[in-house]
Amino acid sequence: MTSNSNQSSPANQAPTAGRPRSEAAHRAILQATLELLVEVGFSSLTVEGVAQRAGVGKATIYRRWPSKLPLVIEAYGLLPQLEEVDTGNVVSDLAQMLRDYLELLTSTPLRGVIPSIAGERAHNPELSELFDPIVRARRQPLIAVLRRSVDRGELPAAIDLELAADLLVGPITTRLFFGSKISPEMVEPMVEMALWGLMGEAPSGAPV
Amino acid sequence: MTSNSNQSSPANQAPTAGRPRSEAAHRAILQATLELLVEVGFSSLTVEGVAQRAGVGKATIYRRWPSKLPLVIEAYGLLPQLEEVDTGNVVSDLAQMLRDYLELLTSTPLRGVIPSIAGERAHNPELSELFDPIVRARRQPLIAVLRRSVDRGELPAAIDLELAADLLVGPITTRLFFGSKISPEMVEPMVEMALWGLMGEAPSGAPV
Amino acid sequence: MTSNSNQSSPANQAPTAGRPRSEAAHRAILQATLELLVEVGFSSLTVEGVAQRAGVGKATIYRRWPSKLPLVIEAYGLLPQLEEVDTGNVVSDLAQMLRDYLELLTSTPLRGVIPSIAGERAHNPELSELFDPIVRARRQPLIAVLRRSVDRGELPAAIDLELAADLLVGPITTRLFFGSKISPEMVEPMVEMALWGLMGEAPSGAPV
Amino acid sequence: MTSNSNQSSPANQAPTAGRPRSEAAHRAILQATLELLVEVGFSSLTVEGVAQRAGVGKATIYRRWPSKLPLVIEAYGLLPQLEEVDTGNVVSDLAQMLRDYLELLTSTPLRGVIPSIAGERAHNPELSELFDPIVRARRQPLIAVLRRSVDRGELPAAIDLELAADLLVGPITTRLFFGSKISPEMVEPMVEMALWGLMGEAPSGAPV
DNA sequence: TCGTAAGCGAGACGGTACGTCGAGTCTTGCT
DNA sequence: AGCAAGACTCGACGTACCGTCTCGCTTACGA
Repeated sequence: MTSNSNQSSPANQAPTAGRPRSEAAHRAILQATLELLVEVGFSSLTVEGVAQRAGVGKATIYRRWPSKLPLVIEAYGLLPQLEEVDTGNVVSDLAQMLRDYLELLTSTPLRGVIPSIAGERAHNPELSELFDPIVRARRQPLIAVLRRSVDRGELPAAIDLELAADLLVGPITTRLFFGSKISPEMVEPMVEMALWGLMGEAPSGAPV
Repeated sequence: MTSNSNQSSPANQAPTAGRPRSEAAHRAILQATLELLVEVGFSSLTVEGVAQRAGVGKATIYRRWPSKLPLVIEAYGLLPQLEEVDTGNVVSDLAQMLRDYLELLTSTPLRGVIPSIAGERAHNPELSELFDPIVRARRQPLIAVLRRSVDRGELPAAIDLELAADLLVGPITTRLFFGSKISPEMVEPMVEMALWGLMGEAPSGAPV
Repeated sequence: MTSNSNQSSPANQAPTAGRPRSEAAHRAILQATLELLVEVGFSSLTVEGVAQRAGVGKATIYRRWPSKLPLVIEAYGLLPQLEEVDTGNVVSDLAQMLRDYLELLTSTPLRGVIPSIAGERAHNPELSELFDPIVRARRQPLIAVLRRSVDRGELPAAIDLELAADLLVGPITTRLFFGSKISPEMVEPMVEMALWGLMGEAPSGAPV
Repeated sequence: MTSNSNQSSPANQAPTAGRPRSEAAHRAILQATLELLVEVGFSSLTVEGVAQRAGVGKATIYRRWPSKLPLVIEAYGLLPQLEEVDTGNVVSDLAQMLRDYLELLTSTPLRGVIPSIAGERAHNPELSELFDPIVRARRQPLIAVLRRSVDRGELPAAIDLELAADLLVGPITTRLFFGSKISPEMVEPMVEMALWGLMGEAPSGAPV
């Protein structure tokens, strides 16, 4: 489902003349990129280092990606997605998924990579075009679970699913990025609160 | 109240021998840093550029800050804080404050600076020690408003104020950093939802 | 005939992989070095300036020479040599050659470069290994003329040719470096005196 | 007898107001300069290093000498002079003096300092004015010996004493600076040859 | 005796060059 | 064509000194 139409994909291009691009090199580059992200972090990642680790010439990298950012984004896109969980209870489904997400981020330097990319995104529209679809794709499982819950009648039909996803993910992400304490046990109460908020009646009527 | 005990502060040190550090240079450097953050963004910010813009030698910068990150963080700390609003209604208070926050971030490249710093923070514990207190300080006005609201009985006394702040700020921040649509009009409904969630009774009982 | 086995030579190395070093850059660097030596002198010569003048990156210079001194020495080695003169009369041959040498040195800042290198030589054995062969090579024509003169029977066979060369060159060099008056017309009398000294019989017997 | 009228002299100036310059500092600076010349050589000598070694502020140095060169020259001028020797025999007098000179230079990095200064001299007329008198003064003892020898009738009255001194000193200096072998035993034969050359009759008549 | 003028050690100042590193491009010979 | 290798230009890095400029202090002289 990830976009295959950019220049970095080795497959299904025009029936090119000459030697075809090496898929092995392609994979080695992405693999090396992920390893180095884990080892040295985004801002210390160098294309030179990736080339060396992958046993590849720098030109072979630049032939596929125009700079290190799209490379990192593509590598990021290869990481495991959230897996949809269906226990019949929306709260525990979402909680389980978000705990997995939290686990993935805290156990790797992705915690640092994602905000770094976000930082660049703000100055670089082309980057947004690469990065944003991946971000959106990554939340699809969450949205699917919410939609299913709406279909079951657990949640009101009127809710904005995108907004709901942000309500769930936002506080966790924020805590992760800015160093507040966040642990798996905190996820379920946060899910409950978010859902409670989503179910609230016209708020001007009630809580205030 | 922000920490003044680090090496970059020109004040209240021992009555040192030698020519004292120039406060004018200090200010010029921070000013130039902010300007360049706005103009070129964090990752294109160079110490050389800051020195040139500030009319200062590079050594004068390195004498105060060991690298560009602490410099950027200190400059970031100088930006205007959220101003506490008190209209008597917690929803509109919070909404107003968060709209101001949103406005500040969307109108400047701080949108990019903050996640960039967050990205570095993850690899650099010393950086955390500089950055985290600033982040914490910046949310104090929000927490103060929430506390006041608890005192007034608008919100239950049992709520975790820090968590509440994240519930309010997290979704907005996330949207900002990852490119989802976010506009001032969306703030108030989000505040209402967050507060509704905070007021929810034992959620396992109700919403699911 | 000058040594080509050091790292700076672009030629006759192993059939290395990768892009070969640019001979054009090599020449441009040496050319720029000579020009700047003439214009600003040795101690004001900067690698940065050479790079700029040669239209070359600094790394391209440092890839070939570890510092400015070996570079200057190699550039110095490219300057025109003394040309052997053969008029049949050893005095006028030597006088002509030394006048040429004098002319070369007084008309360029080599007058300053040579003692500067000599000054560094004293602290730096590796430098000696680069510099001394060039100095030795440069006096070969002089020695050849002296040897020819010995062969002709003009000079006694027992004389030490190296010492003879120093007797001829030393006084001129010294005057040049330390600012005493020295003009082309003074060369021939000095040659005559030196040769007269070389022909002297056991000196303890006569002049004292 | 050396000039005392330059700015570096702490004595006999106008009846100045204010605190007089410290002679102790003056001496400490020159002493530190000589030590560092011996330890690190001319081109690695820094004013900063001299100030530190002398326990003196940089300004105290710059108040006396406009740059490191005049400082080095003045320090050089403090070194022991050739001492006139009078054994009654001009050859052994000169040989002894030159052996002493050789000893002084080979046992210290002055071997490097002198050509370094000479190298700068070529680009810097003001430097010449400081340096040349010292060079001239240093050869006076040699010239005095030669003059005495002329008075005694050992040498012809017509000889140019300055030239004679160069004939004696030049070859030794040259060998020292350019790395040829030179040892104390070689001095006496060189003196003999030089004197023999000086006594030679019209050379075009004899040696050729 | 006291002020004032200059010197003092210390160290920050704006600069310039250092030698290194990485970016992104180009050029070998080989596949 | 693509490939690994490695040179290329460019420009920033962080350091070291340059020569100048405050600091807060002596230290002498002349009023």
